[in-house]
Amino acid sequence: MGKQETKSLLLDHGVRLMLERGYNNTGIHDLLVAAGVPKGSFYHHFKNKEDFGLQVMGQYADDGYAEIDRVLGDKRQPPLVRLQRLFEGFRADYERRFCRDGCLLGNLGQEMADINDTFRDRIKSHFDRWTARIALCLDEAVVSGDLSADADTTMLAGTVLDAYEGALLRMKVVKSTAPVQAFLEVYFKKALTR
Amino acid sequence: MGKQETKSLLLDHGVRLMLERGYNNTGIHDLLVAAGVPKGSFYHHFKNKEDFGLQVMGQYADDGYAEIDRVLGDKRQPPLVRLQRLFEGFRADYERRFCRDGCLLGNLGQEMADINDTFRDRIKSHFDRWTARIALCLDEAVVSGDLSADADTTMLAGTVLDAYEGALLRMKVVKSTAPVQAFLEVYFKKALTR
DNA sequence: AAGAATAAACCGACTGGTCTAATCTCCCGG
DNA sequence: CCGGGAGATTAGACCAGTCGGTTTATTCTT
Repeated sequence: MGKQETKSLLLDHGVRLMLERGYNNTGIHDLLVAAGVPKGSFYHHFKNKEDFGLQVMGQYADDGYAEIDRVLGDKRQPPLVRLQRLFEGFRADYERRFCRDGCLLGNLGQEMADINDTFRDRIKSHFDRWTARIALCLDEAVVSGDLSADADTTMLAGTVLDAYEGALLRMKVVKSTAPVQAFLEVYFKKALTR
Repeated sequence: MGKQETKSLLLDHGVRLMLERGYNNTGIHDLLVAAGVPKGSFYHHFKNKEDFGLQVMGQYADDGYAEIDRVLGDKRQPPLVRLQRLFEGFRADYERRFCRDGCLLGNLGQEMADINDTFRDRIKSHFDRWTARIALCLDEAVVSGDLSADADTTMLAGTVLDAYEGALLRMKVVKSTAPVQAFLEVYFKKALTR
């Protein structure tokens, strides 16, 4: 096993397991069995479970940001169309994965915000990065005239992400992406218009 | 201790603890210490932890429905005003409680939907009851002309609750009710208009 | 007297975390 | 071109604490 392979193997399985079961309900033993890695390696690469959880979250957040940036950066489309396609892409992903898991940041926010300030601060930062990127896209929509000039794009970007996260929650419960579809309807035909 | 006092004592503390820590992370021992009840009583009143969790959820959902019905049933106000006041009331509650906990149904939905079908089905039912009551209020708004006649009130009611749940998630993370405020802005000035 | 309710010791399974030893990797002087 | 040493990495037995749950005995209530 190469130098950093074991660590990224653990992180990848960590993302998967923590998406399925959350932080507290993901045992280190299960993770090690899934990744085929002995316990000594885990505590060599990570200080403790919390350190591991934070790094798992960091990797997920970075990947998410990259995807957001990729779709919203496609200047061939009008800004609001890009934004809509971003969420439509996510919806298609969840459809393929049988409406499981939801968003790791949302899940861990729900689970950890009240009981672990380190997690809370970190989740807040990641969400802030995501919303800031969305707000940038909404700013473009203001410039292009698709949104009115006095639109509070920062506030709007926050509610877009929040409404999406809420839709993901219901998606998990009803085992259908219809709630995400409904979110798209309401936002792109009503809330995000002049 | 009277006949049913112990049971409702356990349920009340159960709501509080499960709001704070979720289902899996709430130990029966902690619950018993908090309620000052010995373990024998617990397993006398409840079949097992899952049975207890489902009853805790049921009590929370019933209380929630009662509050929704109380506020939305106040016919002295226009329907959309009632709906807005409902969420403003919730926001004020959370403000008082330092933005902790969020909604038990949302929390347990996030935590349990993918790993326990009994919980999932039950949560779905409770959410359905809540949205149905909200949809009824939106129907009144259609009749009164505040919403257009072709509005899909069932779909809309779902997104209202989802967006609210998403706002609660962010509220926990940023420790401010600003996300709930933003949700109110977007919905009652934009999404829920003709 | 009888059933409801309380009381707590006890159980096996599992948790995150520690510890020591073995092994691997790679740079260094000869 | 080689051999050896040092640090990185792997390996897994082990530990104390906690988990949900069971059991048996006792005490209320009527």
